[in-house]
Amino acid sequence: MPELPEVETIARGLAPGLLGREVADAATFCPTVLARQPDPAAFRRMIRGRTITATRRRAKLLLIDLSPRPDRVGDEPVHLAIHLKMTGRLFINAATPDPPRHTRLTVTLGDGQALFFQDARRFGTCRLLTGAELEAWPFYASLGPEPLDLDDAAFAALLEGRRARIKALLLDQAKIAGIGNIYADESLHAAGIRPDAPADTIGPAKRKKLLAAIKRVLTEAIAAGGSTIRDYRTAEGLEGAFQKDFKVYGRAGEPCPKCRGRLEKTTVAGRTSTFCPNCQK
DNA sequence: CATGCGTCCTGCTTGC
DNA sequence: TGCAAGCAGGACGCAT
Repeated sequence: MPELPEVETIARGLAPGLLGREVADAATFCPTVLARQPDPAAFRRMIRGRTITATRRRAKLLLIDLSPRPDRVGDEPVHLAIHLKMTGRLFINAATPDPPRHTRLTVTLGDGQALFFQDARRFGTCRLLTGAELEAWPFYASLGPEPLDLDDAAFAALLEGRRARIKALLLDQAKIAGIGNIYADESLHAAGIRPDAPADTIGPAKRKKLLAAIKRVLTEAIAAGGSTIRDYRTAEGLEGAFQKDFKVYGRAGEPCPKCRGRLEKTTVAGRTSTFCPNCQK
């Protein structure tokens, strides 16, 4: 379940193996991995011969920027936008015609290596888009601000007049982009706010505390290389370490690390939510 | 308009 | 021990 810190870690980890490399070829092994993109043959034609110029992240979306094709006058740069959803993994390894289980896409590089996209659950998607197409993609266009760039005034405006439960709002990518179930639960616990609290009932002090908690949790998780529950690995194939620092996620029934009260499990916005009824009000 | 819930998909975990 | 049901969850489509 790669969220912002995991995707950021992967984007950084891919850079050394991808930047400046030319794309020799691409192959798909799953009919749905390209979403509503052109057919696999068109995808190959569109990506071959380009040079990778950047690996970056927007919300939970991994973006690989590619140069124009040098043999085509006036060709535009494109972006490979990869959403890992729950079980997607990206790594670089020696190119092979017979890739490992659950490989959905390979992008072969000029140096004999290849980018592998593995996704057991097949929820993940890859799109190859021009700049204009990326901006026009409704999901991309609707993404809210990056939490690490958010200031208190903008966060206040986000919560103002909203009766939605705070956790539903934190998970809504159009309101604030990049937070998923893990970091929503961890941030709300750190700020002492119940996940089912209506957003507009949170006062200024708690609101500031929540934004600071979100930034701190995300920053610490990036520093730890993300959180590995089951599937997530860094681009180097390593597990993250932040799961060791979870205070509430996946710990229902255990004592709260703050007050020793019993952590409880409930459902908010259709997702399992763990919180401490004693120190989250 | 805003919110909520079922759907997609597969593998691991739980319970009988 | 074995098998089926349950659960996980990001984004989306549809319902309320």
